[in-house]
Amino acid sequence: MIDINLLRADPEKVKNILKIKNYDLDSGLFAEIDSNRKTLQTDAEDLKSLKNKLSKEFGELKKNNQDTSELSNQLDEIKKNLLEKEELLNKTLSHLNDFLLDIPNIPHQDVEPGNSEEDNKVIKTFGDVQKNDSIDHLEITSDIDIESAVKLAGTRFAVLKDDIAKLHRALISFMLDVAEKNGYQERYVPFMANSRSLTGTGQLPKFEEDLFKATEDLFLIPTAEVPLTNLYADSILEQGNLPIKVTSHTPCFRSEAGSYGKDTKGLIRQHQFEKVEIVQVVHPDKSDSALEDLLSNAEEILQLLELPYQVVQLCGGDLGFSSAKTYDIEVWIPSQNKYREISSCSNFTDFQSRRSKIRLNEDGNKIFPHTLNGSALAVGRTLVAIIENFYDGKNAIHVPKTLQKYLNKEVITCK
RNA sequence: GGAGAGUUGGCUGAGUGGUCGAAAGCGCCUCCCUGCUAAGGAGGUAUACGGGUAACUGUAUCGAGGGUUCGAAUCCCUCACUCUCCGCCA
Repeated sequence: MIDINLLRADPEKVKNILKIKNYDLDSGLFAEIDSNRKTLQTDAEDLKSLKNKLSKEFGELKKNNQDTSELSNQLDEIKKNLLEKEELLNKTLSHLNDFLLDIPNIPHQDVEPGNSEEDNKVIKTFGDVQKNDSIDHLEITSDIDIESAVKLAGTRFAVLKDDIAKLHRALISFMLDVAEKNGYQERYVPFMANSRSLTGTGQLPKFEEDLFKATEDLFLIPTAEVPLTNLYADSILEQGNLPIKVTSHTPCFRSEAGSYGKDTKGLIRQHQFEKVEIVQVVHPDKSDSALEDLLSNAEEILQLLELPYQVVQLCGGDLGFSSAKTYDIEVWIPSQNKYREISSCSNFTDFQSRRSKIRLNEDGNKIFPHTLNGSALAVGRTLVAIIENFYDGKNAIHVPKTLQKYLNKEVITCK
């Protein structure tokens, strides 16, 4: 949620900034709704005020056994008017709210224009990539069993077996350990969330079709960002408690609506995948440096795993709805001969804290802290990267050194 | 799933139709007295939103939503959550 006062003060400026995100703000409509709201609200409150006053007088008259019929008529009239006003006001307020919930976050000043991922800027590369005709992870090992998963649930699921399942589990432990070493406190959280939480972090109301809905008002989480960030919803944090740094490993569920035909083969794009997420809540002055910190925390995992990657900064057009600034980390996938996203690290500034009502007590003033999060990392894609980057071309996958102690193995033999 | 009890400000806790945004106590803040502490005295102390340059002012909020009423923390309905017991279950 962007600051409504900013919109009131300088709508044209906001409109211009949001163009970089390809969002066309209807500033005229906003002015109209807001001015309607103002008139209706003052009118309604004046009527209520009058009603309260007259009701008191009514009580006095009753107490003294005096005639109340005149007042009674007057009050009837006021109530009728009030009912009409309130109905209009509620409509206007919900219209205004819908309007505000639809507006994306304002991009950070560092964000450059651009339309799509083609325009993202590579700001760093790490490691050497192998450019040969590698076979993909499904061909390397038969321990990724898609057929069984189709039987159980359908496409975009997988069953992992034996050493591959263990490698998958080892990665989760390893990632959590790195996060803990970097100061993140581990949390175990619900894998379902209500609409209140999902609205807070920005998935709802606009992106409901991307989610799996379980029952009325309960959705499977698309990322641990939702529970971790909403841990602090509706609360007032003390300065001494910042920065908050928390982490959690959760499965993530995504409907992948609209991605038919994309990445249909293998583990790259699944309805269910594991991820270790890191989240920070920081003072507004600190979020720029916190994003760099968070990014380096995610990068560290790839470095320890000796996986080649690049970091890109997203251009305005590719930036997510809630984000002010995002770095994607892309890992080298030999079979595709390109880098693929394995982590997304974002600064949401005060966008989520406004929606979730996360506040910070700064010397008695309640301000909105900044929230950030990043994947560290997406486990399924890390698994793919390891299988493909460390495949010896024959029948073995070399386990990266740091992982060996988690797996008690140096080599995984392909079946 | 069944039965019962409960949900009031930072906390404890009173309040069954108007004088209640809410007693009292604790905590916290300011001042006074004392001054080594401790004790004592006076006052203040919720949040959100709106209007106003401001002083100030209006509205809403006693778990949530609806209803009855001129008027609801208080009466009625629905729901959520917490606790106890029973059932079921990992």
